[in-house]
Amino acid sequence: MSETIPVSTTEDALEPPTLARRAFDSIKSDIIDGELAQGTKIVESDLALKYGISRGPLREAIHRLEQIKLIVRIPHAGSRVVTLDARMMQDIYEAREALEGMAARLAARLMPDSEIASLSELLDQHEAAISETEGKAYFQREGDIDFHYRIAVASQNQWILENLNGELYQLIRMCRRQSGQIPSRAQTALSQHRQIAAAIAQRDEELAELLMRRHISGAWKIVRKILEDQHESN
Amino acid sequence: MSETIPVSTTEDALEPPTLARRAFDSIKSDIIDGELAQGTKIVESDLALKYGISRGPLREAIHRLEQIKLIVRIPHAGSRVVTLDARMMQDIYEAREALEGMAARLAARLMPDSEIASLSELLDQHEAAISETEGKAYFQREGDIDFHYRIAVASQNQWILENLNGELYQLIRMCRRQSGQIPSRAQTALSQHRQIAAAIAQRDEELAELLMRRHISGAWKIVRKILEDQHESN
DNA sequence: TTTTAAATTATTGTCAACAATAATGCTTTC
DNA sequence: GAAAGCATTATTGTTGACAATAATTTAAAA
Repeated sequence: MSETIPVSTTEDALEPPTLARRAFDSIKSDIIDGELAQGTKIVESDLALKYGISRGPLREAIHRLEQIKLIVRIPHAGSRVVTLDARMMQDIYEAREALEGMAARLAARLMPDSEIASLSELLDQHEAAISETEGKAYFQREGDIDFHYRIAVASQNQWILENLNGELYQLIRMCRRQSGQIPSRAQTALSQHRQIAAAIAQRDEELAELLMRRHISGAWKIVRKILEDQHESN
Repeated sequence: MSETIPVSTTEDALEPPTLARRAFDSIKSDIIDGELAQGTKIVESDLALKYGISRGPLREAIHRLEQIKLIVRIPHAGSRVVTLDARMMQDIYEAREALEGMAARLAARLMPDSEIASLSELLDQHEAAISETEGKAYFQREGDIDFHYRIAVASQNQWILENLNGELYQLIRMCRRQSGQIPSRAQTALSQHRQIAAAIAQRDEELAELLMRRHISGAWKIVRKILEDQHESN
C-alpha cells in the first residue's frame, strides 16, 4: 500500500493570509516550478496586474523573495528571477554541508528517543516507497527532504532550521525540478540516511556529523555532473 | 603609532541611497547601539514620523530588519526590537561555528598567496594595537571582526559571506555592545588567529577548519558565562 | 556612418488617504 | 464582583495617484 507518504513540510503556514503573503507563496511556487522561467525580468506593475493586487503588497512579496534568493535585484536594472548556475549551487551545497553537519551533531546530542524511533519509521516508509517501482520519483525526492528536515528540527537550533528550510531547500528543490533529475540514487541515499540515523541513535555526535557531510558532498558531486552535462549540450 | 586600523567593513554601501535604505541603516544602528532598546514596541506611524518619511519606505526598512532578525514580528501583536537571550545567542554561535569552519577550510584551499600575506600584516597591526594599552577596546573588537570577515571573503562562497556579514555579525556586535564585554581575551584571540592564518598558509584545510571551530566555540563559552552572570544579577 | 545629446517612455520610489483588523476599555448582566 | 459582550481606538494592510529616476529612442551634428 503505502498510501501517501507524509510529504513536505511546508513551513509557517500559520501566518495570516495577507495579500502580500499569498502573492509571495504564489510567485514562489511559480519560480520553483519553472512557470516563471529563470532570468525572467520582473516588472512590478505587470505582476500586480497578473495577481490582481496593487503594487504595495506585491512589492513586499518581491522583497521577501529577494531575501530567500529566488529573485535577484541588480541595482539599476530592475529585478529578475534567479538564474541557477553551477557556482551558486556549489555555494549552496557547501553551506548546506556545514549547517546540516552541525545539525546532525546537535541532533545526536539532543533528539529525544521517541523522535529517533519515529525517524526510523520514516525510513521504513521510504524503503517501502522505493520498492514500488518508478513514477514515484517525485515522492522519493520530497521524502529525502523530509528526512533532512527532521534532523534540522532535532538540532533545536532555530537559525539553522530557518535557513535550511526557508532558503537552501527551496533552491535545491528548484534545481531538482528544473533539471529533471532522476533519483537513481534513491537506494544509496536511503542507506546513508540509515547510517546517519544509527549514529544519532548511538549518540555519536562526531560520526553523525561526518556521515551527514559525506552524504551531502556526495549529493553535490552528482548534481554537479548533471549540471555540467547540461551545460555542454548547449 | 598605528594611526587607525582599517576598521569595519560595512557591507554594500553601494546601494542607491533611497529613503527605505537610509531608514534601514539608521534603525539598524539605533538597535545595535541600544538607542532603541531591546523589546521596544515598533509602531510604523511613530517611526515614520521620527525619521520624517512616510510609512511606505519605512515599512520596507522594517521588513528588511526583520529578515536579519533585528526585529521580531509577532503575527497579531505588532513588531518589537529583538531581545537577545542566551538561547538565541547559542543558536548564532553554533551556526557561526559551522559556517566559519567551512569558510576557513575553503580559504585554505582558495586564498591567493598575496591575500595570505596581507592577512598576516593585519594581524601584525592588531598586535601593535593591543600593546597600546586599554581604551582601544572598541577597536580591538572591530579588528576581530575584520579578521573573520577576510576569511569569509577568501572562502569565495557568496552565501556564507552574506549570511555571516549581513546577519550573524550584526547580532554578535549588538550583543557585545550592549553587554559591555571587556576584550580581556584580546591576546588569546590574536594567537588563535595566528594559528588559523598559519594553517591556511600551509594549505591545511582540515586544521584550518578545526582551529576556527575551536576558536569560535571558545568565544561562545566566554560569552555564555557573561550572559549567565548578567542574568543572575537580576 | 558614428557619436552625442535631447526627449520620450517605462519603471521604480514615495506619499497620503482609506479599509480592515486586532487590542483596549467600558458597560451590562449574572 | 466577575465575566461576557459591545463599542471605541490604535495599528496594520491596501490602494491609486504622483514624483523621481533610469532606460530607450529619436534626432542632430561630426
